Amino acid sequence: MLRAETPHLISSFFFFVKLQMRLLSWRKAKHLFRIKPNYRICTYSSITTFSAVSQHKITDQNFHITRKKLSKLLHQRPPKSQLKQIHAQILAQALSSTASFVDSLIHCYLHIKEVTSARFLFLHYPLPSPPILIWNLMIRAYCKLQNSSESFNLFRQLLNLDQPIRVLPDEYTFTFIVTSCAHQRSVVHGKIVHGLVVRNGLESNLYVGNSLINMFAVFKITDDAYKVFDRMTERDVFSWTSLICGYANNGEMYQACEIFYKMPVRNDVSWAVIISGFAGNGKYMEVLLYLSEMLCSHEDKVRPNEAVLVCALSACANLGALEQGSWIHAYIKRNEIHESSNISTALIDMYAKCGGIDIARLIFNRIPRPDVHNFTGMISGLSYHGLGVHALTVFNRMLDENVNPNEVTIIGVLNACSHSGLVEEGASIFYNMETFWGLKPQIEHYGCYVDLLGRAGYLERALEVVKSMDIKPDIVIWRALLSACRIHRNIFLGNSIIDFIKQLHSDGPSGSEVLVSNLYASLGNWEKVSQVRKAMGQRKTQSDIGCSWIEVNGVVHEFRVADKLHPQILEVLEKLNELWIVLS
DNA sequence: ATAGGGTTAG
Repeated sequence: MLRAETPHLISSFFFFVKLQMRLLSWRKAKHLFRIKPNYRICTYSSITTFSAVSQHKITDQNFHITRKKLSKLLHQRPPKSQLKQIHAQILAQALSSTASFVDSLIHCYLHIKEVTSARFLFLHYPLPSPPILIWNLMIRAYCKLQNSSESFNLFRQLLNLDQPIRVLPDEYTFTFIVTSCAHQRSVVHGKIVHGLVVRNGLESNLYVGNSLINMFAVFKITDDAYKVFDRMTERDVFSWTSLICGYANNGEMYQACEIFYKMPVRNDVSWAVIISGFAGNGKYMEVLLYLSEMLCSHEDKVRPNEAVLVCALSACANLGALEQGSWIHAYIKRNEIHESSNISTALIDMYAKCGGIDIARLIFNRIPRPDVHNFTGMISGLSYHGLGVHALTVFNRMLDENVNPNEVTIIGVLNACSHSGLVEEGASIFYNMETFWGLKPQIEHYGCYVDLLGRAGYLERALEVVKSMDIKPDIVIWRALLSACRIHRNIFLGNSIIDFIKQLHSDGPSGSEVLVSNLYASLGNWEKVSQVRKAMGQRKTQSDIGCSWIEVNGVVHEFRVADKLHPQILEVLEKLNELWIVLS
């Protein structure tokens, strides 16, 4: 190790390296750097030092910085380039065996999210075991990565430390590890950790308790979440909100509301949780109801945040509530709320689903650099409106701008092709999605592709695709195939598909009977229709009756299959006939 | 010589 007492020697050495660099090759300079006698630092550190010195031109004048100055600099959480220089200084002054400097370095590396560098320092910690604080910092870093189970490994290592260097986990450790269980959705780990928490008497700790409630909320184990909540001596807005989230995730909206009104203080996240709970459970009217209650609430001084607005817009999209949707849009503009990517995507989706495709395009065109979600929203919106060519144009623009499509984008594009008869375009996208964008076709993509082929009349080709699938076909696929047979009046293929379905599912997937009966009906085979319908009635597998609705001038109009209840049904049917004549 | 680290929605 270099000695700290010999700074002049080090600085002249570094100067020499720099000179070598200028005169000779980088490799030679590096070599020189490594073979310097007394300099016994591992390769990694020497390269770090070397690159710090060569890239950031630490001059001879400021080369030696006092310990005090170094620790002060580290305290300020410096940016990457500066941190590398400080790290170089610490190595050069042989301070890397001083625990407090390593601690600060780990802190700083984690601050700039360089987990590997922090992990390296952690592995070569100067003491037999780092203190619990440093363990906690590392565990938290992996916990934040969400997709890594490395925090479990660290926690296991911590528990396995032998007696003389034993470090005990504290409330911070458990907070992070419980959160990791929630992120990893590992119920098994969660239950074990919960046991450890109880054994360490930390269940009633505010932070540990809150993370436990959150974990059980993610697992949808509302009983356990409530038990933890009930046993806590101190509760805050997180405890209440996480509990509500558990009930909402589990579809228990009644209990969620009860707790919501009981909680002493509600913040914007509490409102977001209850509102997104309604949205997730398909209760769109309640979403709008709670939004208006939130806006009127004088008790809680809260404004709807991005999550609330996105949920409300999605509710409007699902209800076809154009008026309420535009009101929310106006609210966003009036309050100068930042039109984030999520908000603009939600607006595009809402306007597209409520029939305002032109406004959707206007919003899309105003986005300076649209991201995947913006593009996907626009493409799907155009596809519902049968504007397949426009959707493909937007898709091509997306590719030109080097924005990579995701699975949902491809579904939108395939639907667009399907509704516009663009068979070859759709086929080439479907067959290349894995090679071009690394997206493995999912059952939804097969559904779209089969629908595309079927609608265009390539019935045999569609059936071949279904037979070649490595995923088990679902009801959506069969529906696409059967409705294609119906459109193209192909009774022969329809029958063979029905046979095929019967082979795969002994009782037939629920809902497929409706399609079978529709197929027979369209071919005038009423005897078969009544047979199928009778079988359906006997097995009581009658599926929910299809229902659609749209809002016109603030009134919601609802329609069901074979509707006779709507007050203007005669006018509606007349218009429908008119359209049929125009189309055929 | 000592401090330093924390949980919620989409």
